Amino acid sequence: MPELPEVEVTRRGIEPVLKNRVISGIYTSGLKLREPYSPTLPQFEGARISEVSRRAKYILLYSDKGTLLMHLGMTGHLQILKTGTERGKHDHFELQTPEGVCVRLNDIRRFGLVLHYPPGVDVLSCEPLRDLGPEPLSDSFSPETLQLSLQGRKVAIKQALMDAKVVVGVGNIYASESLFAAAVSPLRPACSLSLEECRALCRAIKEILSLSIERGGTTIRDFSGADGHLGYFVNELKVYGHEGEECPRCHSHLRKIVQGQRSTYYCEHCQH
DNA sequence: CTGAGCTCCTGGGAGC
DNA sequence: TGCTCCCAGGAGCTCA
Repeated sequence: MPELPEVEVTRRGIEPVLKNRVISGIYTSGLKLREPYSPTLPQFEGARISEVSRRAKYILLYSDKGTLLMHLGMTGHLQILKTGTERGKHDHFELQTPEGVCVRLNDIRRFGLVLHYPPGVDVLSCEPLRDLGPEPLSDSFSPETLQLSLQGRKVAIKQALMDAKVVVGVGNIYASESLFAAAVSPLRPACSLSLEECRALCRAIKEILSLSIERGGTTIRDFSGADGHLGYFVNELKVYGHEGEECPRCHSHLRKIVQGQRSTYYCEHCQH
């Protein structure tokens, strides 16, 4: 469930306890996540983590014993705990360090993912990272590149924004929020957006994601930052979850519709 | 290639 | 109280 801000907040949370530390133990619950754990995962034991990184919604741990890729799926979150803290039903994966600390993955729906890549493998050119679009907060995501990637696409802009080939890290919540901020209707065919509208949308995405990271991520139900603190961005959501309430901009009523089996919230009156 | 629909999985809440 | 149904923030797959 976590979107990019939640993942980035999590990355920042675990970085201090993992960077330049050694992995002294690995635990898995035995239940498979979205895919089975890599057969080479045990090789990661003894690894010294050199970098705690992120690409899209994937957290990457680089080390001398290869790279570990983690995805939180829809309900996953990482916690920093004292090693030996009693595990609950949905605690499925854990990395332990000699300092007596562990980073634990709790994932109710098990849509998460943990993969290991042996040393020498360039993770960024492997599945599932290989074909990802630009990072929303980087310069490679601009009004021009956005418009280019929407060219010829008749699908609704809301669904296009959630396509990782267009831009990564924009999930269901931030798709609605950024379209509202840009005053663009979620129903518009993606290819119909003008450069001016792409400019507004691009700016909205960057602003909203940055602000959300600053505030510690959004909390709907499942997310809490790696240090256990809840995110505060939920208070900043203008339209998501506000069906029937007053539009903060034009005071008309906000609507909820379904696009591609996912809820979209918007204002019919001021998003065109 | 695009887009629509389905799938993995569990739990919470609504409604009867 | 207990049942059934619907819904949930991701993302990869198949099929037309």
